[in-house]
Amino acid sequence: MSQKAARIQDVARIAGVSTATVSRALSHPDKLTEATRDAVFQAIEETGYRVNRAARNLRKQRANAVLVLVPNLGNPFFSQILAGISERLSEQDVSVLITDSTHLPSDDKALADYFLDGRIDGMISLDGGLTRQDLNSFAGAGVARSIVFACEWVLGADMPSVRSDNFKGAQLAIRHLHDLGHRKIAHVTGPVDNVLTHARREGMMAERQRLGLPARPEWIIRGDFSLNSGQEAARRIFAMEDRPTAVFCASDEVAFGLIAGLTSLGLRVPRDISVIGFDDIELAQHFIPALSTIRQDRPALGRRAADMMLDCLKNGGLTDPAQIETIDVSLIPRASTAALRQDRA
Amino acid sequence: MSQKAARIQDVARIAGVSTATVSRALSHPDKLTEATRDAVFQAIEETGYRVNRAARNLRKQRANAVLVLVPNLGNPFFSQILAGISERLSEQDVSVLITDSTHLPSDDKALADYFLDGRIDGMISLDGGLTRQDLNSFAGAGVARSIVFACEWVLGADMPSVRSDNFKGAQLAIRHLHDLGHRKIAHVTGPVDNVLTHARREGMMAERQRLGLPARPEWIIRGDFSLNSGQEAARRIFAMEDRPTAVFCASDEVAFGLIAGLTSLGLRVPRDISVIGFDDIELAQHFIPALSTIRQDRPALGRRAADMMLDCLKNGGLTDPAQIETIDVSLIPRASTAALRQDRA
DNA sequence: CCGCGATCTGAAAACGATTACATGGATACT
DNA sequence: AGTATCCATGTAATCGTTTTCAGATCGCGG
Repeated sequence: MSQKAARIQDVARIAGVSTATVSRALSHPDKLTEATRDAVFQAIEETGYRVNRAARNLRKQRANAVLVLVPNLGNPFFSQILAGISERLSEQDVSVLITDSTHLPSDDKALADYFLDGRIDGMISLDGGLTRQDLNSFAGAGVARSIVFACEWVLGADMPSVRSDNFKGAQLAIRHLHDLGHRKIAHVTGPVDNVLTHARREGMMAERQRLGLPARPEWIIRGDFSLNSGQEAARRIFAMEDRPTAVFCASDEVAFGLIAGLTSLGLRVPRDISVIGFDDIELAQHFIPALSTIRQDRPALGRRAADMMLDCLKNGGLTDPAQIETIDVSLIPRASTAALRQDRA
Repeated sequence: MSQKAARIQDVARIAGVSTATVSRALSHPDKLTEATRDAVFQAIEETGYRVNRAARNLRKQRANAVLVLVPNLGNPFFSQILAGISERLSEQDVSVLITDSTHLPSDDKALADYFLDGRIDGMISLDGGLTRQDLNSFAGAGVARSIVFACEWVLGADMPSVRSDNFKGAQLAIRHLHDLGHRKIAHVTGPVDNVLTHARREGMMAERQRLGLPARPEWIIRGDFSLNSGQEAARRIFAMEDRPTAVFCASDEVAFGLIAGLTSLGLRVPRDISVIGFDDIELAQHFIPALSTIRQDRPALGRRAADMMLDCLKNGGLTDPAQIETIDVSLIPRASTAALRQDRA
């Protein structure tokens, strides 16, 4: 198989037409006579011709590729969103590039370069931690209108995004605990500067206020979405004088860590403390106890972001630069939350 | 910013040299006088010039990109390998494309097309489920020498791969259980046609035989690496007359499912049954009980595969087409395995 | 039988880089 | 001094498409 790949010229020669016609057969089949079209397709079949992407990209000044920026590829949470994105984009024959922002050289140009050197025509960012400076460098490159955020977003930047209804999710969680009789409810947050942390805390606050629940500053415990921060929170809670009877965690992983921590300290979930998470990762239903949580439909989120990006590619830029799509969330009550025991009220 | 991006010509004009010189300044800086080199770099700075990838790819007949084929992007297991791959390749300025083989059109040409249309120069497959037909289509495209398998591999195909030492891992697991006094040891396998399933079972069999452990056919339970299959296995084991005292699971997820299942049936782990997994995914240490398991260094595996691919790109094909690299594994004893209680021996 | 749209097709100019080859100047050697 | 050598640079062909523009063909009415 040292034979060179067939070029459009070869196809043209065999089909007895010009290269222009072959090109048209591929991109505007309706503009050709049936006879010529057939001849071309047969020649393509015969030669095993595939259009050369580099040549097409060069000529059309477009890569037909999208970059997905993931904060941490090693974190399973993102893979499901990625799966949704990949599914949609592959369908439309758009290539999916990925890069992990943790290993990105701190030189912020690296990202804009993907655009500038023509490797991609759009970016979907799962990373809301992009700095103002990063965004400026995109604006400078004239590509700010080709970026969509998924899951996370950047505060104050007018950029389109798809996100779960974090506010509502937090409300649902609090309401659920309230319905079970809990009044003293703690919250383990995500990282302080994260937009999701913020949105979920706001939702919690709003619902707490609406229901007239007591609030103590120490019941808001700073975490970072990780298992470890859940363990740490367990120690903090255990040591409290006025111990909460239920905890709303900003992520399922935190909830797992929290439950593990509480258990090893001798408290039992949900008997002594109810715990509810956020995300509904696959393991939630298999954990012991099965974790009550707020489900985010991550593949749908990814698909929706991909759709937005496809629109963007078609129109050469976002139609509505500040579009925000919200994906609904739902409460999944399981075994980690239970009615408050009377003697502890 | 409607100004057109600078081309190599613009740089050349400003620096007062030819385009050839600019190109050389970028790819063979040592071949130029310091003076001209400086002039060129200054002009590049001034114009914000970035080389156009499509043009370069077209001319050089190479994409500087690698496709990573993932069996199921939604499965967190793969994301860590992907992270390792991405880290290494990004370092070397090689683009990483991904695709999910589950959503791939059954038409096997789709994959070979990535090569044929020049989008990629190599592929790293995490999917050992590629059929002989798929592989033939690669051979037909003349790109069989540009494929590296990571984690999984294809039996009987002479293709390079990086894999964990699955055989040894299984041995370690059995030995660990044996050391704790267990003799009646069951195994929940992966999917029947999976190479990992096979390798791990062989390792288990070998060690079992070496130690002279009893074997009963019903103690080999077919699973599929999933949580659900673990739950199912729990039911099977619970119903056995001659119940094993320890179970080696082909994956951590299976182990989680198994433990959840056993627990809900009233058996306690490790008191009644010891359970050991395989993988050491992040959650293993936070599960209750913390899961004893065999650790695979997945990022290292990914990095190693990436290195192999980089070699391949440099030399225009694999040096040793049947190279197999093995990544070491280790036993991580935790709380899910315990010494056999005397009364159950 | 001619002219006039309406269609279909072809010729050729891009797209923006890389690189084989040519050139010219400086250096070294006899 | 003359020539061989070498090095830095420039010239121009080339990679494989797409697309504009113009030419060819056809049908049809006058």
